[in-house]
Amino acid sequence: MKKPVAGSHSIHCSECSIKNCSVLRHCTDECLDLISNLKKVGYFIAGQRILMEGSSAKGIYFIEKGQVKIYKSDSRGQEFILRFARPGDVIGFSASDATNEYLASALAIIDTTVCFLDYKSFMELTEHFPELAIELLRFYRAELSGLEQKALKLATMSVPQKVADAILTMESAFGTEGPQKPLNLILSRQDIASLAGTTKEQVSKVISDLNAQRIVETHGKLISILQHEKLQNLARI
Amino acid sequence: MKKPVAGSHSIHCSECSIKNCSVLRHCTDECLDLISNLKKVGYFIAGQRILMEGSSAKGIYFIEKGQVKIYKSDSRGQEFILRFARPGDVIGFSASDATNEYLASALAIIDTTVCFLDYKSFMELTEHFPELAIELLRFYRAELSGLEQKALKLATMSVPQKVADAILTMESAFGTEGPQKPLNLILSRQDIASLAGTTKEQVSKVISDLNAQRIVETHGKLISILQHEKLQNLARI
DNA sequence: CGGCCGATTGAGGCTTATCAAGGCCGGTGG
DNA sequence: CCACCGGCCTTGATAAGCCTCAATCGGCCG
Repeated sequence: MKKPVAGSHSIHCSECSIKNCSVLRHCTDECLDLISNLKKVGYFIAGQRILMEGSSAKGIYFIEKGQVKIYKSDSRGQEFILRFARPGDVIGFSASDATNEYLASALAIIDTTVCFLDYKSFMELTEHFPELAIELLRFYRAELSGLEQKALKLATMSVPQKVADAILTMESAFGTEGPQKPLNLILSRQDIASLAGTTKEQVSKVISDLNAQRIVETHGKLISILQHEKLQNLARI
Repeated sequence: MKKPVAGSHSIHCSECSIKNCSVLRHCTDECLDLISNLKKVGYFIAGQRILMEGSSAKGIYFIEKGQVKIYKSDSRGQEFILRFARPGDVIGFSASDATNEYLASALAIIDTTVCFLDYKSFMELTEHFPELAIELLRFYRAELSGLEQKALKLATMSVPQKVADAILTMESAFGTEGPQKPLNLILSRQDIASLAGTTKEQVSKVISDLNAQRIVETHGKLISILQHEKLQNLARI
């Protein structure tokens, strides 16, 4: 992990914009104070890998700022995007009990700031603050539900449906500046394909088609959803 | 849920064969005692549904005996098997925070005995016994890892690979009586297809092929793995 | 013995991946 | 400032893979 760069500084957790996030929202001031002393801040530039499948798992990361994709790769290097992480999300918990290795990789899509907390510290904290464990449980449950839904979609949807769904996923992960405005997430066609579970050419064709129907509009890699409901209908299973 | 049938009786948890299961293994005697008083035993015959996607979530179930499939259905009734649950496993935790509805269905494959514990009781227990929450966290993490792997496979494997993988999944879930003996799990071709993410005809064709190569051997719905390593190689991604 | 349900097998057609060619930037260097 | 270059996107042709449909087979139960 990169060290904090010159000129930047680590703020106290109680000042942090993500202290109301899923996992930390019920933390007492005392708990936040402890975390604040234990955490290490890290900066990753766009394209840099934050953690890697198969490497030894050291702790968890809170995303403070930025955009992160979490993905797995098969032996041919083909990658598959499992989900995105945004400010307030936690990554680094998909580690195996047995081998203590990360089971997925994470990469910064844009410049990203994270707070790192090693497992040992975190586990000690949960002993004193059980609400942390409960919140983490909730977080896991949400991840699990999302992934179950995704598996169902992968198994039953056609390619156009999967692409439509991928665009909606991109929207719900990072949103837009307003209705019919471009998504706040810029991905290559290959990345959209890895998210949808198809190929970049198919993505291109489906998006061209959606464009012709004025359901979405593209300018280069920017995608705007013009007819939200129609897109949702396409992705309905 | 069915009431305990005449002649059967609810044993104390400390006598139960699954008290060393994933979630309960670190419970103190005191904790087990409390659970024992709160639990309700339920019996489900083969083919009976234990819980249903979309219905209101009331609590969790420990599988004491039997075989359970956990699945989701799309709007056309097409189902997709997410995983199996065996004695010692916990089901009923895939519930939404927002709507408090189960997000997947569970069905008894063979006659199955479960212990039911309502959420409220369970949550109160976790307050007094934080180790319960930690174990549950572990359990979730394992489920999540498994599902991530499954999603990757769905997205990248060919049909023959997915079928080979489905057979291996069946084996690791319920095992066999010994090498080259039939799997302890009997599914229809349609169910295997729902597990692999393909159609029953494709499953039939792939299994015929594996049979011809003497990698597996079938007698009706019984499947025996003759050449384990070859099967694993087929399913390698 | 007949009927029924699931498994098997084959044919056909559709969907999707692959391959290849061409176009559109954005960056670089003259 | 312009020309070139490389990467990514687009588009079309082709072929492979997969699903669907339909016919047949086989076992099980009444």
